[in-house]
Amino acid sequence: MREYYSITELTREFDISTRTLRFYEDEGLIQPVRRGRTRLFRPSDRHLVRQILRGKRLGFSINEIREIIQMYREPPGEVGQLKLLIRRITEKKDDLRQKRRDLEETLAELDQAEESCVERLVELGVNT
Amino acid sequence: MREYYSITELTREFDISTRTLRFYEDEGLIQPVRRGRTRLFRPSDRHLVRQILRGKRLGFSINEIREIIQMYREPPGEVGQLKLLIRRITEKKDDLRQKRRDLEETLAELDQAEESCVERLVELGVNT
DNA sequence: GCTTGAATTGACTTTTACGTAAACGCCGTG
DNA sequence: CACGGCGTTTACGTAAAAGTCAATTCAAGC
Repeated sequence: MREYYSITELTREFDISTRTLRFYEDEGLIQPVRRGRTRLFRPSDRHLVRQILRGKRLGFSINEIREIIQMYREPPGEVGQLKLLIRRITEKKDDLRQKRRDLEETLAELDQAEESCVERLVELGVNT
Repeated sequence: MREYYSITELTREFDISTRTLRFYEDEGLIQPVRRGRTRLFRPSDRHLVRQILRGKRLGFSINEIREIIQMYREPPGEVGQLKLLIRRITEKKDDLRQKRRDLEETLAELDQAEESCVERLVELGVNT
């Protein structure tokens, strides 16, 4: 496991810009350490970036991603906070399950559309 | 099956604003018919709205949603166009499958986070 | 010591997806 | 007929998520 990654290494690995990484830092999503002024990204930062991009692909906003990331952190010590966190996690899970339903439905409709196309091709006598 | 829905009926049903529906019309996603100047939404428009909102929940942009919607239409008559459409559909499906992987991973991590919370509660001697 | 290339910061710009406000049309009711 | 309610258009505004540009800084290599 590498100790540090440079900002350009991560931009290449994830195909994002330096501006994006700095933006995520400004937003408090990642906190790379500094050597002088240059940012050093640890494996944990790298993993966070991975999670952020995953969240983005799923259509979550930066704020929602921030919330999700906080859920992965060490659970709090106080009972009330713990219960609150569990409620939040449950909500996010429900959210994701809704997305999963949406996804399956969309996939099914696309399958149908594809099949119509193939049928149409067969009608036209095209060797598939 | 109702013949027409008014704009406010749809805003209530889908919990969106009239502005949003007009915006979708401006963007060419729906084409409600008119009686005078008032819009009349047919069941097909209503179904499109449903698909649009599903797409939004999955994080697709308006442009992407427009593309997807066009895929549901009658397949074109020309072979080249048909093959192109099939390629596009395949791409979207790949896209959705990526989202599904993202979704499952995020769900798994949330499950883990939840479990940590529950464990912590047990440590604190809380009766779950 | 000078150049070169990678990083940094800060300011300004852009795109998307609507929100909001103004100003008006149409129609049924008391 | 005045009104309230629903609908319309036009125009401007805005928040989020970066992109872009300019001015600097810094370290490395020759």
